Amino acid sequence: MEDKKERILTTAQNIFARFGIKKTTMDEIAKMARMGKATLYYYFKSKEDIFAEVIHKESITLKHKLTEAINKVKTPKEKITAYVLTRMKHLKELVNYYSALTDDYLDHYSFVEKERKNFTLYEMDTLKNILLMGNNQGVFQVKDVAITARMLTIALKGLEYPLIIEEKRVDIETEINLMLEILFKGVEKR
Amino acid sequence: MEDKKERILTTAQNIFARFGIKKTTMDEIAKMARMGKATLYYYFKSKEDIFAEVIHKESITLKHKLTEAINKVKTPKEKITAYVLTRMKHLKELVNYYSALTDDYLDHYSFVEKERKNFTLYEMDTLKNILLMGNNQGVFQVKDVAITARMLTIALKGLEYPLIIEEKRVDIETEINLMLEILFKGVEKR
DNA sequence: TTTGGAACAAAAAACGATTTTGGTCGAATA
DNA sequence: TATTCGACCAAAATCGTTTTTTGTTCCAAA
Repeated sequence: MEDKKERILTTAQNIFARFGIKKTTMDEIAKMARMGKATLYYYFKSKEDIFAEVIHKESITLKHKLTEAINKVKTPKEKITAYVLTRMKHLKELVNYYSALTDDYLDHYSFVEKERKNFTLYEMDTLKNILLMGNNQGVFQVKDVAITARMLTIALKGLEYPLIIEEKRVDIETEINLMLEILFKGVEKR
Repeated sequence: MEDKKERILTTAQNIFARFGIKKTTMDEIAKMARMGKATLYYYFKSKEDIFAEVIHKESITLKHKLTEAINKVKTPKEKITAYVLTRMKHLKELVNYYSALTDDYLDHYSFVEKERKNFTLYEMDTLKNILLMGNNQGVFQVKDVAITARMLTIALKGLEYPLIIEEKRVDIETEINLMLEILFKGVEKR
C-alpha cells in the first residue's frame, strides 16, 4: 500500500516541522499515523531514512517550483529574476513552516548536508545555463559562466539568513530587485 | 605597569587561538604569563573581559589594515577592490591562526556578537562612502548607496565561509576579481 | 600599588540508577 | 505472500547526587 507510506511521510513532516528531528519519536509518528511502530520499519529503514525522504521531497518540490518559474518567462534576464524571487519566497515560507528549525539547527545531519549539496549543484547548473543562454543570445556578456554562477549561488546562500531572520522587516522584493539590478548593470556609469 | 596588561592580553590570545574560549582557564593564562591568578583580576574585571579586549584589538587591527589599504589607492573602483581583497586576505590569516574557531563556534558570546555588529556597521559605512564618492565623481551610478552597501556587506559575509573552508583550494584572488568585475560592469552586454 | 597563596561559591564533570527510544523478531492476520 | 502488531532488546538519554574544576575574592606581604 503506497498510500500508507505517504501517510507516514506527511505525518512525520508535520511533527518534524513543529518539534524538530531530535524531539520527534517513532512512537509519536506511529500513533499519529494510526499504526504500529513496527509498520514504520516495514516501509522505512530507519528514522533518519524517513526524514531524509521528507527533506528529499521538499527539495524536489522546490526544484519543480523553480523550473516552472523559469519556464514561464522568456528572456534570460527575466529567468534569473524569476529564479531568485521564487527561491527567496519559497525559503521564507519554508522557514515559516519549520518553526522548530532554530531549535536544533546546531546538529548537522548528513542527509540534510547531502540534499543541500545536491541542491547547490542544481542551482549552479541552472544559473549557468541561463547565463550561457544570455551569452548566446547576445544579451549577457559573461566571461566565465561557471564561476559567475558559483558566485551567484554563494551570494544567494549568503542572503538567506539576513533576509529571513533579521528583525526590521525590510521589503524583500525591493532588496532583491536592487541586487538584480546591480547584477545586470553593475555600479559603473555607462 | 601597562606592559603586564599587554602580556596578559597576548598570552590569552595565544591560548585562546589554540583551544578556544571555553577550554582556556585562568590558571593556564596566569601560569603561561608567569604571574599569579589574582594579578589577572587586578588588570581585568573577568575572564570574558580579557577575551572581549582580545577580540576588540583584533577588530581594530583589521579596521586599520582596511583603512590603510583604501587610502593607498585613488579611484573609488580601486578602493573597493583594495577593501575586498584586504578583507578576504586578513580573514584567511585569521582563520588560519584561530585553529580552535571551529571547535566551539556553536556558543555565541555576547561580546563577539557585539564586536561583529560593530564591524558590520563600519563596513557598511565605509563601502557606502566609497560608493558615494564614486557617484559624486561620476564614475559610479548607484541608485541607493545605503542598500547597495548593505548588499555588498551581506555578499562579503556570505563569501567568508565557502572561500575559506572549501576543500578544493581555488584561487581566491581570481574569484574575488571576477566578483568585482560583475559588481562594476554587471552581466548585461553594453 | 602590585602580587601571590589560600579560600569560596558556582559551574562543570563524573557516575550510577532509571527511563526513554530506535530498532528487531516472531507470531498473527488478511 | 504481503502487512501489521505487541513484545522485546540494547543503546542512548535523563535524572539526581557527589566530586572536581574553575572563576572570582580576600588578605597579607612586598
